[in-house]
Amino acid sequence: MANKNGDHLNVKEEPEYVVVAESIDGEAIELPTNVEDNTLGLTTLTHAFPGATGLKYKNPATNATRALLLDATGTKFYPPTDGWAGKLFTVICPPITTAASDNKRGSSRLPRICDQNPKRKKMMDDENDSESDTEMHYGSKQKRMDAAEEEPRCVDLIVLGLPYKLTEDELKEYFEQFGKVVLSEIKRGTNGESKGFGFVQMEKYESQLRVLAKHIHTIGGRKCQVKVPLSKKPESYTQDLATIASSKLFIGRLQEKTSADALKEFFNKEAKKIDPKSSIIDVFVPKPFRSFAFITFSNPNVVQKLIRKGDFIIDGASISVSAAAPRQALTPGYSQTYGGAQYGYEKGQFQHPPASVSRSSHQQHGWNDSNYPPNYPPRYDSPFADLSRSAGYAGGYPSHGMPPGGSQAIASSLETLNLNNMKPEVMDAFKAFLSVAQSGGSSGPMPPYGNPGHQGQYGPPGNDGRNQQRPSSGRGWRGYGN
DNA sequence: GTTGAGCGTT
Repeated sequence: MANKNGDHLNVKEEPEYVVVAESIDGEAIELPTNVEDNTLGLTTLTHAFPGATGLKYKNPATNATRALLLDATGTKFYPPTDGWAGKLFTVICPPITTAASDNKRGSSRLPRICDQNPKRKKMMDDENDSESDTEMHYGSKQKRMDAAEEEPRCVDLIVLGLPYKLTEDELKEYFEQFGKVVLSEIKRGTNGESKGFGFVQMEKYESQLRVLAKHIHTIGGRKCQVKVPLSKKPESYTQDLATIASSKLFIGRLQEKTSADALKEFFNKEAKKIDPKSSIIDVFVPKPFRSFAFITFSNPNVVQKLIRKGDFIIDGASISVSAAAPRQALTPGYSQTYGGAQYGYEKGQFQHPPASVSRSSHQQHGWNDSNYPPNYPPRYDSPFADLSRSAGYAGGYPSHGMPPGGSQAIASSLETLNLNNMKPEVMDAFKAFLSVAQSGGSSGPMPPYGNPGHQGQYGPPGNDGRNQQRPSSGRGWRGYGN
């Protein structure tokens, strides 16, 4: 399958076309399949339907809606067993904002925030050539009001470790699997050569969350890091991290027979009971099975409420739910730069509120003001409990949460554990427990159905088989790459 | 001409 430059692939006919619409009564668009394997590329889909994460169609036999399976890399859809033809597919989008649900036309996507960047503006104009300016302004000014406060801004995200040959279009194409991209830029020297890093900005905040929730991105065959740049105010970073962290639910006492799909379905319902417009961003079930899982929700308040509800019965057994630990404990760049007093972190927003606050009065607060939902102390039925006792991490966290110095303490205890030749599965559990937002092998946008598995393997380079490069041999990340 | 931790001629 290696099509380098000249493709001496076998003779190919025309691609098949898949009829896709945003909804059953929406405008249908024909999307070409990949001729080599008759799959439909996710990027092909997201080009036409930004933000789409899945495809579904009505199965006449059962009269139910059936979803399509993504391949293991999460980049393309397999055709239904009886083929693409004769079906109308509709897109699956994560129902985050209310604004997304009431657009009649395919893409009344609202331009986010202020765009002083000419590059970005140009890009958006290019993308939205079917939309008039008036429409865009109308949309953004009028009906945005209420949703505006719910949807935080997106920031430019720095992408480190890009292949030098990667183009901005390719960069953009990669990130489109997470949602619409409004900025794609590669930094170059005066000679025009890439410096190996660049910036992207997602249009929707949830897309940004998805991007940031994935710890390692394989772009053009290289493992890249995506972060909020240091040049941004620390708050923006902490907010993202805190959002992700407190949006993540730790599931304990999980049964092996409970599938990730079942988990997702179950908690999706629970989440909607609390907040109808919330959704699940990611489900992480370690493989091999280790009795726990993580679920990332779109709304941290949902997580708080779920924790308060206590345990749940699923598949006939009680599972435990609790807050997961913040991620920055395991993010080296983070703890080094922001971990200490350098940025006055103590008085920053990530500091946990006093016990009184954390116990009573955060229900009245929206998530977006400076009042963060508290991170509850870890529960000791989690994998962390075993380690905190058996491996010499003294004492666990203070009752009010993780102290600023906690990162280093944990990091160093992690080092110790490494040196002590800890049992790998325990080690994994420890890492998993700590690294909340680190989805590990989580493959980008949550495949609606059929989790491609989280082995920490990062699939073959490139989405479409382009950009075939060496899979970046000996380059690992400090700490916990895989 | 090479390279591989980092932080942006908006």
